[in-house]
Amino acid sequence: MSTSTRRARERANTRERIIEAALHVLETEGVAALTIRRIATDVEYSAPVVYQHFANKDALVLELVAHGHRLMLSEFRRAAQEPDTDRRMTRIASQYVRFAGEHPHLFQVMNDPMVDADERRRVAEPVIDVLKELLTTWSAAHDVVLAEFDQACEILWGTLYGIASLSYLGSVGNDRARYLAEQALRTILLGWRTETPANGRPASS
Amino acid sequence: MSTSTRRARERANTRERIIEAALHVLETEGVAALTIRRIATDVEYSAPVVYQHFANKDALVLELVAHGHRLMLSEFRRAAQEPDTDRRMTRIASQYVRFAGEHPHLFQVMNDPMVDADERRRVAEPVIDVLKELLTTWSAAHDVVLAEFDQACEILWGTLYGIASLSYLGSVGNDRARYLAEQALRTILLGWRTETPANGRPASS
DNA sequence: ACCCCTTCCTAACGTGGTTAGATTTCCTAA
DNA sequence: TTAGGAAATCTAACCACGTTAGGAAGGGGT
Repeated sequence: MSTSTRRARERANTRERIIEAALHVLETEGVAALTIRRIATDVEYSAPVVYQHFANKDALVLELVAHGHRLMLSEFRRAAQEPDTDRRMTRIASQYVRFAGEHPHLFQVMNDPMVDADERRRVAEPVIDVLKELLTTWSAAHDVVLAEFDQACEILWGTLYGIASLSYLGSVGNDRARYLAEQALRTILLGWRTETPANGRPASS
Repeated sequence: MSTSTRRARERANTRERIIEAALHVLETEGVAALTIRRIATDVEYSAPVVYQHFANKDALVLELVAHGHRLMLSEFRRAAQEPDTDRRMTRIASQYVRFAGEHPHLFQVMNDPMVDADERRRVAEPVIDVLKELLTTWSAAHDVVLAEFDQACEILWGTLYGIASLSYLGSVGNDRARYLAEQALRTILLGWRTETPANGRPASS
């Protein structure tokens, strides 16, 4: 009996090693170097072995995308410890852009249109949930009632992604992009506060 | 003498046909179908002929990217005819996202990290210039002095790109993304106006 | 000792970008 | 009119990729 569990353990282990090798290649050499044969070589196996652990390359890449989102999530949680509600929001913005700068190739596959849209949305969900949570506490702290909460989240998320992309697409440096993201977030939040003069209905026309 | 000019004309003509064929394949079947052999077949040539007109595939794709930006530019100019300065800004936002929705594959290559960053910036410049122009007239119309004009533009550009990406990455539908872009723009512009109470210094701390 | 299942490898297929070399086409100049 | 040569074009091939087929090897259970 124990042999089968050991084999399962070994299987899981090599699977993990494949993911780690793939991640290492991706982060250090970019998406162009991320080939099945290269990964197989790095884990000292032949190429077909990879297909015993992943249905195809996309499945493996999806694993990297999921890893990337877990990593981003953990950094978000760290940034979310900031007590001040306003600074907390800008720190999230800054952190998001920093992530894109520190893990450009990972960020690239995390937002690659080639990976299945549903899967991408699924693995990104926890990260977005943090953003939702933060926005909730922020709006509560400022007595702001967002008429369309989900819409506000999507705007925030899209804005962060866009400005981070400015950096990783080479339009601006990462430091500047981080600053831009903070400013953009500040401006948007300011807008939402002033849209709510005293009552709870933001201007929507 | 006229034969050489005719040959040059024919050369330019097939070059143009190649670009058109490539564009057609890209728009109708997506980036995965955009192969040299496929394009060559469509223009009724063999594959190597393409290399007499373009150094490599990237050079051809860059031409498509340039075309895409020219197309976007023309649509921007049309949207910029709106007389009302505020509505003009939101229309640009809406138009940008609509473009991404109507030309998803073109939009994709226009923002593909694989194409050279400098070239991409270069061909995108005229479009951004329109945005700059519009923002200039907007701020003049509202007596708003942006302390960091370029920064404001980059924020706008990044925001639009991010929200358009929300659509073409499949997070939200295009109609909704268009609405989000309008709202985001409105909010940001509102923020910039309220950041400038009467004097010309926006809050920067 | 035999068998079978899992694991692994080599070899191959099809498709992609790209290049070399031969072949055809067509102008030019004797 | 024809011989020479340059331009244009094709076929065949190269290499790398994702992926699959088929067989060898190894160890566990009967």
